Amino acid sequence: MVFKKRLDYGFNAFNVPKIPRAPRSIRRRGQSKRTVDDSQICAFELLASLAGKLLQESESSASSNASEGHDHFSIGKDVIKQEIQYDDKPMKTECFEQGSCEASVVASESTTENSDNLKEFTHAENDAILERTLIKTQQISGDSKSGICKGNVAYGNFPGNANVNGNSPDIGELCDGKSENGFKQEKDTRGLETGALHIANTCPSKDSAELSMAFPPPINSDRDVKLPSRRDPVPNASFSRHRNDIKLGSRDDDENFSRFNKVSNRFKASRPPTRIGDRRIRKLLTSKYWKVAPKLNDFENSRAGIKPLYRKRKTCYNYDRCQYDTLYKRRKFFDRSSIVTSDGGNSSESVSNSPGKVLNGDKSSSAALSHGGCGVSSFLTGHQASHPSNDSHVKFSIKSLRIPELYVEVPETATVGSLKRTVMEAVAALLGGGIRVGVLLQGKKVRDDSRTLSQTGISCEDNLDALGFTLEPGPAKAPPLVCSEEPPLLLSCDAAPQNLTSSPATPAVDTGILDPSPDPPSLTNSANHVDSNHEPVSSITDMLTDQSLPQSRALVPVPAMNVEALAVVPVNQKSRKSELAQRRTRRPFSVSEVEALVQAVEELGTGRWRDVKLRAFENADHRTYVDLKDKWKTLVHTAKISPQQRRGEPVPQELLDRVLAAHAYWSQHQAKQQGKHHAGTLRLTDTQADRNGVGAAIPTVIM
DNA sequence: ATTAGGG
DNA sequence: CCCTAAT
Repeated sequence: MVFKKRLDYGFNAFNVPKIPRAPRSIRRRGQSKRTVDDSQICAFELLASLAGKLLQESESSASSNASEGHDHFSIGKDVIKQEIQYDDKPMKTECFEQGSCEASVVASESTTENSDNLKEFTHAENDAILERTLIKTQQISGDSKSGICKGNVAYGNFPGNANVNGNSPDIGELCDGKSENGFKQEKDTRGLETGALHIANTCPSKDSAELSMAFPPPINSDRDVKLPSRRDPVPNASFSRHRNDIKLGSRDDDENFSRFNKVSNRFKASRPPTRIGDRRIRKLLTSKYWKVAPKLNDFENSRAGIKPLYRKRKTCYNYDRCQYDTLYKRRKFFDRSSIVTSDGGNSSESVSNSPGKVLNGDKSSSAALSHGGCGVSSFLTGHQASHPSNDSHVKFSIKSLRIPELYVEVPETATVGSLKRTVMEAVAALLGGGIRVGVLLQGKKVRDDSRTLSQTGISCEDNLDALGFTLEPGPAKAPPLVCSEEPPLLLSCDAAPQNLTSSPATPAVDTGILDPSPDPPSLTNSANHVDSNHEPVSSITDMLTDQSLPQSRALVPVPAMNVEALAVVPVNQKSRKSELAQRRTRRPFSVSEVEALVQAVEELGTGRWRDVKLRAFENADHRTYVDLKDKWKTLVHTAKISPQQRRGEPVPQELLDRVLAAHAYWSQHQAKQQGKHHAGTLRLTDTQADRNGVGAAIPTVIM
């Protein structure tokens, strides 16, 4: 469901016209940007869900080759069911933000994309589709992707699939059964006669069957041709409500072709640097041209965690799951066995208040997947609940899990459609081997499954940020861990560790940089302390490999295939080291720094951060003018709120008063009196001062 | 490279 | 703090 909707957006992305930006002052956060983001996310998530589906299917096949038949059928059912249920309840709640979800869903369903990518995604439930997809990819890619194919074919177990029971998929049957059931049910539920019917006819059953049959062996070349043909059926027109779908429909293969080239170029360009300029790459990937890539990127990076405090505290949006907040662009690099990257490592993204229902244990994971629950890997949703005094259960949400990075390379001549499939394959390959969930605490892998959370040290004290989950290749298991008991994670956790920053919250990251010393008094001299920023890019070589590797055929598929033309490879190997780009370590401003900042701003005014930086933080290499600006921003905010609401190292009220005064002053004098403030410029008047009770803050500017 | 804002 | 857009 959810993802269907997203899907729309995702594809839509291609269409989204770039909207000229209005002047900053005017522009609202929503518009263009948001659109794009959403789309990216959506697509991404879609992929994820697909993968999940695939996985399920795979699992079944893998587990028992002997069995035949109905499994898929059943699977399909289950999936659908879940979906439905999902719809009934939470859905509404969650989605209202974007308009009716239902509408969107319907739309997606009814719409047939020429290449049926859309359909594929839309009905991720249809495992058959997945197969089809894979196959197609092969064909398209031209290069014998048989390797890939196989890889994909390999099924594995996915942790959370309660619904799925191992069975071998009879492909043909599978398809039919699925499509029928799936669609029908949906139809009933939502009353999409049209859409459903249409789809049913148009799609999967036949093709999928064929495809699936072909599966093992290379593939039938005709498929490609087929793709285009599908376009006709697109009934878009009829459904006015589907805003995105239509666009989607038209998009795909050909239209994008040209674009694709562009994209690919870019992509390629970025590639070499991949290991190096994380940032750069990110940018490239994010570029408008490359819609798909970004998603991928997001996926990989699904910044598992750490958007920590800030986010946590921010209220969660109800639609949260459906939203972009999911979209953390962070470049994370993983190894086949996921690595614990420093800071980002943690994924317990945040505790959200989201209305969401709380899914428990394995159930949740499976559910999430089947729903396509928004997330890359799987998002377990829940929310921090009040801590029952006794048991101290904690409900928290995992917005994302870290997963191995996937590397994708596609020839420029490939079509977007093939690209999509390629990505799909990559994901499938990853999941196909079966994945496990790893638990990270403070960046370290927790292996002892028998220990309790408290024993392990997972508690409030540790701060949620220290808790993370990863997806790792290997025998699936462990998902349940998610909701086990745990001391209540209090919101307070957020605030708590100021000092902890330096502490091992994120080991990897912190490594090199401890600069606990709150601060040297003299800002100017700060050089002394802060020093080395070298982010501990320490080789986080595989910490993971250890366990599951043996069996994990997780990556198996990859190695098999030719990396050349169309290859999706879970990146790992050498390059990782440099790739670990992480968020800068957090370095709370010390009082002295704040003071210096205030002082500088009083003199220079806001809007001249460069100068401020030079004046007061020249030696503090880790403080960029942006940081200063941000700090000022927060200071102003802090000064406005009640002391009780403030967190972290308390800033002397006196300073805050000055902040307010200066802020007010410079706000008025918007006229940028450049350098010099006329004599005594900064005469902060009483106004604010008294308000704060403190004696008039009289920050006169000294010049 | 800076600035300004939103996330 | 990060990310982006606009300068």
